[in-house]
Amino acid sequence: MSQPSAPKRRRATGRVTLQDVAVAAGVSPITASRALRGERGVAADLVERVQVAVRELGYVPDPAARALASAKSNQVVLLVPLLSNALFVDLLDAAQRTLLQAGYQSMIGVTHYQPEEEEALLRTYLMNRPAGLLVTGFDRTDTARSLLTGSGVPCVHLMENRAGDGLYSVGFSQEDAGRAMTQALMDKGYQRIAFAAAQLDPRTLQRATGYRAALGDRHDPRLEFMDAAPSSFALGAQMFDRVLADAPDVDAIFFNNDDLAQGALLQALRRGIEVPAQVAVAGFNDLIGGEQMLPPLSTVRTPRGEIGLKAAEMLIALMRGEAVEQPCVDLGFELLMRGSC
Amino acid sequence: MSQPSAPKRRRATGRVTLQDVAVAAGVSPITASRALRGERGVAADLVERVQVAVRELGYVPDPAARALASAKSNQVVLLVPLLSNALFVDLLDAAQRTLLQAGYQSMIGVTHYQPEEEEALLRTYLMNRPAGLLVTGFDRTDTARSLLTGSGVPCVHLMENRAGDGLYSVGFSQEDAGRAMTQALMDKGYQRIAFAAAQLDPRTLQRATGYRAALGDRHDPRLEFMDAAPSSFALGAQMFDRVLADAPDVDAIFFNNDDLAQGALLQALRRGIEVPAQVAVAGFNDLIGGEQMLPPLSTVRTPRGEIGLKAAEMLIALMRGEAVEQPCVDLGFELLMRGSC
DNA sequence: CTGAAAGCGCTTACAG
DNA sequence: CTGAAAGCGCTTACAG
Repeated sequence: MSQPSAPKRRRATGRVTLQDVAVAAGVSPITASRALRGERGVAADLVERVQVAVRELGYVPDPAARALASAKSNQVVLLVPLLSNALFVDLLDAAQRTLLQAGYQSMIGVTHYQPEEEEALLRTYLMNRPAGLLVTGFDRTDTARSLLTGSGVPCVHLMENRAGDGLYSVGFSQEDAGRAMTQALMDKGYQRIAFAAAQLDPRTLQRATGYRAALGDRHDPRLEFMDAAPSSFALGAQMFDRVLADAPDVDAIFFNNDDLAQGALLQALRRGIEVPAQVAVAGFNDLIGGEQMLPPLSTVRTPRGEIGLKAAEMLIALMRGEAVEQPCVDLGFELLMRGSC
Repeated sequence: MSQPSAPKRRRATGRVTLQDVAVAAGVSPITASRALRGERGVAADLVERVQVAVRELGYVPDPAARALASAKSNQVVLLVPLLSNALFVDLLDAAQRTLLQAGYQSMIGVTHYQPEEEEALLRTYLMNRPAGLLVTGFDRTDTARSLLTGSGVPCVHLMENRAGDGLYSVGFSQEDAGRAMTQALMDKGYQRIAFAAAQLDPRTLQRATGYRAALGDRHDPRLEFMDAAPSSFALGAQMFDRVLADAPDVDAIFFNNDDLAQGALLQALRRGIEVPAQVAVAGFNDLIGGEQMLPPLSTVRTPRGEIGLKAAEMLIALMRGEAVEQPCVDLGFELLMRGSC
């Protein structure tokens, strides 16, 4: 015997919809929707009934329908230069975790330090009408900048700070960090301090500015070794050789990233050059492995995990329309003086 | 003087819609939709007119509307255990790039090697009705497995191979790789070969199986050092000490990952233990930095970039409903014998 | 090869 | 505090 009466009408897709939940709970779909989203102003007993219906029916909201109706998705776009720099992995991990807990999904985009690539990614991802945006630094194409502002999507900048109208950022002063390490080397008595950098992204150049500022009159442009190639162990080894060849009188080398410095340390070992006795070495970022080196690498610890967390929190507040009292958060840095200088 | 006749009706959002494009091109919305998606069976001149209209109006399709109407998004979910292992970064980079070129966006999820976390991510991301899925390996909760199959979303498995009904995978034999490196060590005359592993994820255990198989009768369980802690330089150094302390007669140590092996090499340097004269060291994965070590690290090169690329291509074919003749692609591996053994 | 109709599943105003 | 109506922007059958 078949069902005596027609069961309540099902959608063609067979999906359990908000409509079904509403019917089961004995309320209108709008009330069900409001109850579901935790909108206040719904009677407690109705909320209860809706929640029960959701559980019984195994209802799962459809993000696409939600996005279409509300013109807003639950996705957040995270744009970083590289995944192969552990720095950004730590940043992403913290941000993604925080966002997920607040109910946001993250779309990770990798720009490979190419402004054009960032612009293209922005264009692509903005189509989704993301709820929020996390981008690295402030250097981008004008088009990218106007895409950002024109979209009206809340946006927090990572790694650097910049005050300005409607600008939100969580980071630290790359310049101060560059200056502080250079100063620390000077305080230890090093006289001929080289700066060796790869990639030459905006933040690296800011560190270079800090290096110069610390040296002041004693700055010697011949001690700056800038290589636009990507940072790596192998390049660090090469640059170490280059510095010693071109400026045999250096007594310290400040590398703009730990992988370079670690590569240099290995090269010193290979060549039998004593660190820090013959030449001191310092790095930047406190990446994994630095304290395992021989000697342990002195470096600047950068708070990328904290940046990811704090930036995500700030963005969540913005997405919820809450007030953000501190739009420009400086999380500082820390000098880690170990054995290499 | 105002416009003589009512301009064509605009949506409240002010958004340029497919409707607008259709009007401008003088076709129906359906035809515009078909032209846009490159569906064949649309007259060439109409396609042309639609494309012109799209360009002139600056039309951007709405993924949410598309997803709602078609019950399918253009997003692909990529699930990996960790971002801090460079292996997976290479994998993701290749896959993401390939997918993007084909018009798919990727949602990266990190499971931290926790099956429960993978299950939760799957549940969350499946709500989006992704077009495809890329997951790591075959070990997951039963629920996760049925979520996968129940969703009906095309799925390709990464890193391992398994034949089976409707199973797609791109990887290599972890067991064979473990066996091959062990055999290579035996061929070089090493007698007491230890296996030192961290994380103890499924693929690591498969390598252990290969290690045992290669040794056969000569396998000594006391030479297996398994530590469930995450892999790192520091742990590699610790394990190196532990192996030498517990089994002073070992003449070779096969680490399940390069970071462990690199940490061990640094520890050997620190302790003045000669590699490979006193003890040989081998790693796995050929991560960055291995060839910079002293001595350069012997390891197994794993084709993760190729896996990411090939898996993405396979998934793209599946998502397009094309036939995939080879559902189980073994990309092999390569022994890299450098100075450490 | 092209189109009119209906619908995807939700939320936004607007009422009451 | 609750709801009926309309609409978000697209695509899927179904015709012709």
